Formats: sequence, structure tokens, C-alpha cells
Amino acid sequence: MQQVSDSSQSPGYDPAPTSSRGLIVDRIRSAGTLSRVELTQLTGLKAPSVTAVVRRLIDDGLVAETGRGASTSIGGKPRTLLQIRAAARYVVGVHLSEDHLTYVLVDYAGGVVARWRRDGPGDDSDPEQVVARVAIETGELIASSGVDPALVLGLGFVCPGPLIRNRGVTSAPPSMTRWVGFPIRSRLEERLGMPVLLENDATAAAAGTRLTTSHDVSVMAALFMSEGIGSGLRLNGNVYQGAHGNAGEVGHICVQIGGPRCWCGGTGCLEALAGPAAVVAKARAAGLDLGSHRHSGVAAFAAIARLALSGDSRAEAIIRDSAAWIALGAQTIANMYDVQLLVLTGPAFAVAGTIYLPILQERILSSVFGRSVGTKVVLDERGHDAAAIGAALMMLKSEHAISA
Amino acid sequence: MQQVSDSSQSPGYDPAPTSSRGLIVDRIRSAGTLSRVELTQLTGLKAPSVTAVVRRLIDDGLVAETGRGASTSIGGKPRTLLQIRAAARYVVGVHLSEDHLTYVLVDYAGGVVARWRRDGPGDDSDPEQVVARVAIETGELIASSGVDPALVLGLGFVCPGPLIRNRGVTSAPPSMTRWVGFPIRSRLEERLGMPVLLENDATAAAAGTRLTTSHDVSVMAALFMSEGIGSGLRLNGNVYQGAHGNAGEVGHICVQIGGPRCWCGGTGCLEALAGPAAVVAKARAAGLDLGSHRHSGVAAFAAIARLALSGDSRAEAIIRDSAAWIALGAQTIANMYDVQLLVLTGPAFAVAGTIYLPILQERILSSVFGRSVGTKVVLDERGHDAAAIGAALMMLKSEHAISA
DNA sequence: CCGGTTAGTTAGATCTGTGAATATAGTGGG
DNA sequence: CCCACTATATTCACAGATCTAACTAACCGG
Repeated sequence: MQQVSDSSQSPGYDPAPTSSRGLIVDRIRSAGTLSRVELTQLTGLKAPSVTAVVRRLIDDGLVAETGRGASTSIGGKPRTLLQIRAAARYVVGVHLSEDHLTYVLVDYAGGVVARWRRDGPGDDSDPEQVVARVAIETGELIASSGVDPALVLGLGFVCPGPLIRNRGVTSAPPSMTRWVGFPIRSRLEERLGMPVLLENDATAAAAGTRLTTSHDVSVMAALFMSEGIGSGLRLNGNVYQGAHGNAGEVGHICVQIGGPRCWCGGTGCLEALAGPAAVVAKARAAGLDLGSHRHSGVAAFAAIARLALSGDSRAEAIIRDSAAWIALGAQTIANMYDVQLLVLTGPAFAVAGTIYLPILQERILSSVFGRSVGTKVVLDERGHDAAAIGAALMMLKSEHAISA
Repeated sequence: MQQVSDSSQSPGYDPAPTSSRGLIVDRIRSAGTLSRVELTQLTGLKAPSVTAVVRRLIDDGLVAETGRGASTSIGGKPRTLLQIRAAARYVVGVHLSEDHLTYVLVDYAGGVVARWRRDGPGDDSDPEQVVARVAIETGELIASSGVDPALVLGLGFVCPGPLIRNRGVTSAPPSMTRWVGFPIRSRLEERLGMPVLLENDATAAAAGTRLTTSHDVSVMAALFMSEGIGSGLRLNGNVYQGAHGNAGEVGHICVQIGGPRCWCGGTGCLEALAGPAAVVAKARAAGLDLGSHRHSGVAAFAAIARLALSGDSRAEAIIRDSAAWIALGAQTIANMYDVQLLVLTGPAFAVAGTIYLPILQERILSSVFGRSVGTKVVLDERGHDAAAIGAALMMLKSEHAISA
């Protein structure tokens, strides 16, 4: 076990915007458009402070006034609406999975400017080569978008599996074993010449699900399913990472004593029983025709989902069986985290979420705790890119973090 | 479902000490004794700020200098040690369970000055009467300790079951159904005339496990077993409460599909399968002689634990079976929260912890995530009083909370 | 006794946020 | 059309916290 002494003694959650400047930028960004009065309510600051901070943001070209708000029925000066200047800055988000590399270019307002999807590194890829490729493709992405590279603040990189905060992964599924121990972050920073943030895919997805999921949701979680299953917790816009950056590993909780062996070494893991790979294996065993898809990965899972949605009863039974197990994971998240909202996201839910959603909803509402507080479960409409977008947004947020 | 609009818009975790005053008091309290230099390192403040804050604390009689620290081998002025003035303030902690009322009087340094244990309210008790009794007994506790009542800052009250933050419980085990919806906090404040903090027993226990569990543990959880099973998460000395104050309800995660029905309405709950009540029921069914103990509760569980520890193989088998299930809960906590340390606490672990500990340890270390980061599992030596002490400590901490 | 070393303080500057008063921009009534 | 009325936003003077820089305090070893 390499003992890691992280330079910044991380407190278990990501750097909350200590500066009121960052706090205000975050609020405007997640609301889309906001007045100064609302900012005083949201931040707890007094009006003069808000005025001062906002003026500097406008002077710096990060925020712009954008017309008047709806005047109240009674009268009074209408609120001046503020908005992030989208073109002020940019960040890149990259999601590495077993068979895909997803790139997004996100503007300062949090909008996706460009989105690339490249066939992934493939089995047993060499991390050094992948890093080189990411650096090149990131440059191409920025160039092809016509964005001034000087305005790009940095890159957020997400990968599956448990990781050492801002270093690399500590273990990985069979096809990515060469990534274990590889110093992803520092190698990327060297190649790119810009700050890089490394994050777990599920945690990033929690940051990436559209912040505007109703204003009064301050505690929410993402259940993320790609090749693996993970979850992330978001508190007031800050993700919870745990002591070592591995919080939310719901895919490797044991839901069946004596269950099947998992690549992680355990038995009865949720992922081994009901993850996409397990679904594909069962479908193959049942003799389903998955077409020309590769022997594993999300593509094969998507094929099964399409069969199920088009009425194939065997495919549907297999997926509903998976959903029954995953519902246990969802219930565990609700019980352990006590969230107001659970968002289903990631590539697997993007293709099969409509089958999973009602089953998970029903399970959560059947537990007292879910029912008594009305925990909501919803599907993320951008599940395919949630992790990459989340990585980018986390990088955006870190801009104003205290750098003591 | 009564929609509760909490006065303070709580962010999902308890008020972090925003004032550096509170931050410094907390640090000194948890360290026991500390110098100004160490405070600069721990808080991130510079020396002059620490000097200023500490001077005011000394002037206010909350902190005292207490001799010199060990001089470094090389030379230089030895550090002046600071210490909380224990007699400066006091707080009361009360733990209500099905069959006991536990009182602790805690001084400003966090030390337990007095401890009372009273036979509990009994089945189906009237909340109003219990509140009256608690008010009277709290007065007696303070009086008999010779503490000036004016120095008592407030009372922390913990009870089992999910609660609405600072209001009352939303559901309860069969013997406490009359507590559901009862406005515990406001009624207690009216009777006592001092601030009352209401908290879940497991969450409070997380706050109560001695803070000095090694200085570099910033993310830890408590697994609490009394009549029920719960858990609490502590981040840098602040407990995580979740959106509604119900985080960590590990007792009602489903660990066996189609398992036995639980009082909460679910099936296969950890608590229903392996909680103390289930252990007692199994022992009774197996014909074990539990002596003159009441038909349920921790007392009967303790009798079984004593049998097991004294070599009764049937009792041991029953408890080891329970431990195997509870180990799943412990693993879930480790995976979801990613903690550095898991403390077993509460009355049930106080009597049977030595049987549970190795089984839980082994399970956690058998999961990659536990093994790769070396999650520690330990037994709290003050399990009986952890919840009450935790309630008191949380009240102590809230003293310096921002009251905007 | 004196340089070396670490701990802690004082003094002054800066920055942040506050409160009170004021300016701005609309609504609706006479 | 002018005038209260209302809500939004800004200005200005001040209080507080925290920083930098320079200084004093206490102890070591020779």
C-alpha cells in the first residue's frame, strides 16, 4: 500500500468556494440567470457586498447584466438580471471508459460547446499512449471549436474505479489493469500544460447532472452505470469524495451472501450480479442475438436494452432482474445518504433507464425513509456525457478555490 | 407528510465552525492540550490571528495557559500549552431508548462530570410525561453535581429513529409509536428554559466517540447498535446529517431479498435479520435461559452475550450469525462513506463487541476498498454512553456556530 | 555572555462585510 | 401628469478579522 501524503490535506470533500466571489459565480451559473437580490438571499451576504463582488466580476468580463427581471405586481424597481458570460472561459472534460473516450468542451456558463466521442483505448491499453492521445485530441477539440486556447482553464479527467485523490487508480477492472498506479494526473498536466483534475466517474457524474434540478435540492446523489456501477453524493454543489476519493462505491457492496465472485475479489457484489457485464453474460447464455457487437461493454448492453424495449420478453426479463438488484443499491444510497433526489445517469441508464426507473422508484418509495421524505428518482437526459460534463464543471468550480 | 420549513436552511451537515474562535476551541478541546504554534498549523491561520483569538478566549475564562511544552532538542522558546478551562461551561446530554434514560453532564473540556442511568420510560410511554421527567431529572443532575446552573449552555437530546431536523421523530419502533410527530425539541426547551438540540442516536454517537482517536482521522463513521442499528458519519469533527437528518440508516437497508418483515414496513432489513431484537427472538426460540430479564430490549441481548462469552455454543452461534449480517452493513458503510475508521458503539456493542469486532474486521478487509486503504475497525470503550456524550458534545460545538 | 533557534507579540495595512442613508426605476392613484 | 409607494441597487463610513513585517521572549549550547 503506497502511503500517499497528499500535498493539500483534503478534508473529505472538495474545496468549497470559500471566496464569496466563487460562491456568487457558482450560484449564477447554476441558476442560469439571477438578480442581485436573489444573490443576497442565496449567499447570506448583504446587498453592498453582492454589489461589490458583482461589479468586479463584470469588470473582469465574467458576468454581464442581461435586462430586467419580471417586475413585481405591486411595483418597485425591477431586478437587474445577471448572467455568466459564456465565452469568458472554457474547460475540457474527458471521460475514459473501457471502450470510449468522451470529450466535452464546456463554456464558462456550463454549456456544452462541443462534444466528441472516440472509440476507446480498447483492452489492455497503454496508459502512456492514451495520455498522449488525449493531449493531442484535446488540442484538436479546442482548435476545431475556434476557442482561444488561452481561455481554457484546465481539463477534468474521469475514469472508473477507485482512485487515490489526484494521483491515479488503485484498482481497475480486468481490461484496465495497466492503469493501476499510473500517475494519470501529473502525466496529463505535463503533456497539456494546463491544470488537470482527476475524479471518479460516478462522483463527477453527480457534479454533472444539471444543477438546475429544482432550486431547493441541496442534497442529491447520482447513481452511475457504465461498465461498472458507482454513485456520487452532492451537497450544496460540492461533491463528497470520502477519505480517499472512493465514496459511493455502491457497485461493490455485497447484496447476496455467497453470491458470484467479482473482479474486485469480493463475492455477491451488486456489480457482479446485476451490472451491464452480468446482463450481457446472461443474455449470451440465453442465446440472445446481440448482432455484431463486441463481446462486452456498453455497446452489447445497449443491444439488449433495445431488444427489451422492442418487446423481446427474454431480454426484458434479464434487464428487469438486474433492475431488482440495482434497486437495492438505490435504496442503500437513499438510506445512507438521505438525499432529496437520486439521478440515474451514465451510458447504461442512457440506453435502458426507462426500464430501470420505475423499478427503482417503487423500491425507494416502499421504504419508510424514502416514503416519509418523498425521495425523488429521475433519469438524466444526458446520461452519456454526464461524467465528462461533470469533470468539466468540477474544474470550472475549482477556479475560485482558495489557493493558500 | 407534514412539509417542514426549517427556520435555518440547513445544508445537510451541521454548522461548521465558521468563526475561527469556535474552530480554535474545538481544536484545543479535541487535542486536550495544544500550543499556539500547533494551532496555526491546524487552523491555517497565521500566528497573530491565533494570538488574538486565544487572548480573548483567555480573557473570557474559556481557555487557560497550562505550563510549557517539551522544549525542542535544538533550543528555542518552549511552546506554551493551552487547555480548555473545564469548569467554564457545562452541557447536558440525554439518551432516550426503549428501556433506559441515560444522562451525562459534560464540562467545557468535553469530560464527563456525572453520569446517570435511569430505568427507561417503558413501553408505550407518554412523551409529555417523559419530557416532564427529563426536565426534573436534568435539574437534579445539575444540582447534585454542584454545578452553577447558569453555566449550563444547553441540552442535547438523542432518540432512536428517523427524525425531522430539530422537531421530532417521523417513525418509531413499536414500543415508541406515541413519539411520532411529538415536538420533542420545542417542548423540552419550554420545560427547561435552555437551548435543546435534537439528534438521531447513531449520528450523535459518531460525534461522541472520543475525538482523540488519532489526530489524522478526519473521516470516520460510527456503527451504533442499541435496540436498533444505525450509523453516523463524521467529517472533520462535523457530523453529516443528510437532507432530513436521517443519514446512515443502515439498519433498514435490505440485505436479503424476500427476507423477514421489519417494523418499518420493509422486508429483509438488516435490523430485522440481525438486530438485538432478532437475536433475542432466536435465542428464545432455541430455548436459551435468559434469566429474569424482560422480554425484549438490550438487557435480554446482554444476557445472551454473557452466555456466549462464557462458552455457551448455542448463544455464540446465534450472535456470530448476527455478526455475519452486520458485517455486510459495516462493509456498506465503508464502501459508501469511504472512511478511515469505523467505530463500533452503543449499548449492544458495549456488551457483545468483542464477538462482533473480528468478524466485521475480516469482512471489511476482504473487500478491495477496505484493504487498499486500510480501513480500521475499533470498539468504543464507552459504548453505553456514546450517544448521550455525543449529544452533549454537539451542543457544546454549536455554541460558537454562526447565528446570522 | 552570546549567537542560534523557536515561540509569541505588536503595529500597521488590507480586505471583507455591515448598517444607514441615498439614488434608481418602476406601479398605480388622483 | 405629478405624486406617493415600493422594491432594487448603490454609496459611504465604519467595524472586525486576518495578513505581513518587524520585534520581543525564552531557552539551548558553548
